[in-house]
Amino acid sequence: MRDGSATREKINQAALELFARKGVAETTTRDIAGGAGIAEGTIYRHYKSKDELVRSLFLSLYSEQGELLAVQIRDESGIKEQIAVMIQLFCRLFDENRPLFTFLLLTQHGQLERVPDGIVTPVGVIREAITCAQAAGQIRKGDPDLLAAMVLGVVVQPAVFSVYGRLKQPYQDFSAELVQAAWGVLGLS
Amino acid sequence: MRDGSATREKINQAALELFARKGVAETTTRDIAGGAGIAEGTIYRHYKSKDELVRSLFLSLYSEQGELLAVQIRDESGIKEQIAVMIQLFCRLFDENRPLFTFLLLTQHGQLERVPDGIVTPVGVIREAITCAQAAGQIRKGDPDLLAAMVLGVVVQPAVFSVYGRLKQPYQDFSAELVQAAWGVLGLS
DNA sequence: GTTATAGGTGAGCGATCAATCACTCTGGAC
DNA sequence: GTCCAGAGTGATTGATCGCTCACCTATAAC
Repeated sequence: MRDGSATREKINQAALELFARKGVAETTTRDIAGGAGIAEGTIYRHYKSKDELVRSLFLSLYSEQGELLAVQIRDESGIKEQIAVMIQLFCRLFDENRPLFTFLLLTQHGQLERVPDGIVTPVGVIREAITCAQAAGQIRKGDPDLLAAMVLGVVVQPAVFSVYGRLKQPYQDFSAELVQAAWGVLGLS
Repeated sequence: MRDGSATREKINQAALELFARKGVAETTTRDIAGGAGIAEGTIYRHYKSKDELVRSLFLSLYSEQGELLAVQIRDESGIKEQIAVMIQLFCRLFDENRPLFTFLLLTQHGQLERVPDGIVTPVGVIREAITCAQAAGQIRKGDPDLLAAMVLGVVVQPAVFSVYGRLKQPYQDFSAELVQAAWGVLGLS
């Protein structure tokens, strides 16, 4: 039997690029098929519906990012280093694969509410690191969900503005300042 | 002549509520007409197209929020107080009109790139306050666009998570912590 | 009273799009 | 050599949706 996984990957790549550039609603299944160089019907050999394609893409990419972060900070013990490492990784990945993050940013609304339990998410990883640091007395008390959301916000909102051309310098130039600000959120110098 | 502004307002309200709840693409002009209690054709007496309705709604609400912030901080001289006042105002408004902010959050992608010059935006107001504070030597140097984006992120990302039920406490409970974190971003104690 | 104008109506049109399905092709199993 | 199943195809379809337009109504100007 021929292996269909290469075709599935072509669909994913084309969909990601188109979703990021035109938006999900504005991208038709014909567009995706055209971009992937396959027939429209083939999409439905791999996904039940367009909606399932979107959700599957979101979940796999979202959890993939979470796992990358988790692996990266595993060997760091201090929260300061963990934050710094995560932000540097994010900056690098954002620069290397802009469509991926644009897609995640613009589909988080509508997908965020149906993230199943047991998935490693970027916020979840940050939250865990913060909880550990609190237990070790490294940072002040406070709702870890809120602290994680704020740290994420410091990193993500500039990325959004960067995507829509409202920052003059490239995003990765700001790496050091983002780390500094994230520390500030947690009350670290 | 009869005045159509009341009808226009009904359209705006119904559209806002539906857009926030179902998303823009998933809301049909039929839905909007039904929600507003008017005929579908009436929408087109007030807006050239659905797209124009979305853009007009976004721009008027976005600049309205910007102007509210601008007025509120006009009499505050220190950046610490300005940040605190802005965040407290945001918390209150967010609580009072959740659909408004949900709508702004989920339409910023796709609308942000076509905000005309000369509009007072929330980021713009924060940016101005930061620039003044830098000139007065109250906070450290750094790209004011980046600093403003980070401050906004600290406030907005928790709001997103709040909307999608990923925070356990009501958003406005976090007002004090948000202020603290925003100060931290700017290097204030 | 006549005319003009703006606001409101809703059946219907044209276009679009997600999804289907009958069919073909390919390559291993036997 | 035959059979089978998974992979791929693309014309077709049914439904939906944005938008129009011929028509109606209410008010204002004269």
